[in-house]
Amino acid sequence: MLSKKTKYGLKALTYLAKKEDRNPVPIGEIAQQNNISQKFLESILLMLRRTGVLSSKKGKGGGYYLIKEPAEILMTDVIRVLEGPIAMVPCVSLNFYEKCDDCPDEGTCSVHKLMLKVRDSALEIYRNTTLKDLI
Amino acid sequence: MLSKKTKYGLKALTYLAKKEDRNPVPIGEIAQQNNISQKFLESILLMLRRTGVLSSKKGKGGGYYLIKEPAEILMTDVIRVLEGPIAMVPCVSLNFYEKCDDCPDEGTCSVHKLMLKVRDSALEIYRNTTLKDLI
DNA sequence: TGTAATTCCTACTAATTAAATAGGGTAATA
DNA sequence: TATTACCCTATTTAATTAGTAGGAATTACA
Repeated sequence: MLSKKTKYGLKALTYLAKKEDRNPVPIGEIAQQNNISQKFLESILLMLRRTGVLSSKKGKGGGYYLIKEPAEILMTDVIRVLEGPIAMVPCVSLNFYEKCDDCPDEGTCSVHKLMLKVRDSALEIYRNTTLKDLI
Repeated sequence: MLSKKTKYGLKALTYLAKKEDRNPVPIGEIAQQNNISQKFLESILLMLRRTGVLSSKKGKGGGYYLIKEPAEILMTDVIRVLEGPIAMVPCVSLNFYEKCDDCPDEGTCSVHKLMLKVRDSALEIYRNTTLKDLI
């Protein structure tokens, strides 16, 4: 299941991308327009800022705004920071690899084999989808 | 993340498929050979039996055995019964559809759009992978 | 007919995670 | 001076996952 964190994050990004200008948008507005708990959204936007797709401006008239063109914001980056690994098992993860402790040999493991395929197909999508494609 | 239930289920099926004969194999053997808690595996095999890929025989000399050729056991069926929906959000699920309560319009929802693609690609894999392919 | 081996079934528990909620304060800016 | 982002901690609630416990029912075989 996709976490609400990721879901809300994507919605917020899309909301910003749809705006014509790139002026700061206060969290309150984004939250209200997308039915998201404001406090929860706060922490999500903070994560997105740290990955470099968003920036923020403090004080009156402040808020969050995109610092990249929507066409340059890849889903791989967004998903990885909000949802975590794209792979469904750590033993096929590119960025979060971990060996299974119950599995003697990855080479002959059926789960490994299947999940590798699934990861590749998901990766193919995320790599070739930008925020612009979702508007 | 893939649940252990699915992981263990796949391993058990593979273990059975690898055997030359189709004689009943006791849970204990499957559990031991694959580092799975026997009691836990018990409930997993029961689910797989209900979907029609396995059958069982009680009593001494009993156990579980495949009743379909590995080449005819589709991952779609296995995954759906063990893991649940293939889609990452209910609003793009074929078999477990549910409307999002926070989302006014699926047609314009970015999350919907993205997750539809991801579901399709996963489905493509699961539909074209049989147990035989994993051996 | 008895016994050991096995599946079958129900219920319980423990640990973890998700999704908030609450509340405080600091810093920047129009 | 009011507004707003930023940052931190703690708590709660609900759900899910993974596993445990115990026993009933069935069967092969001596």
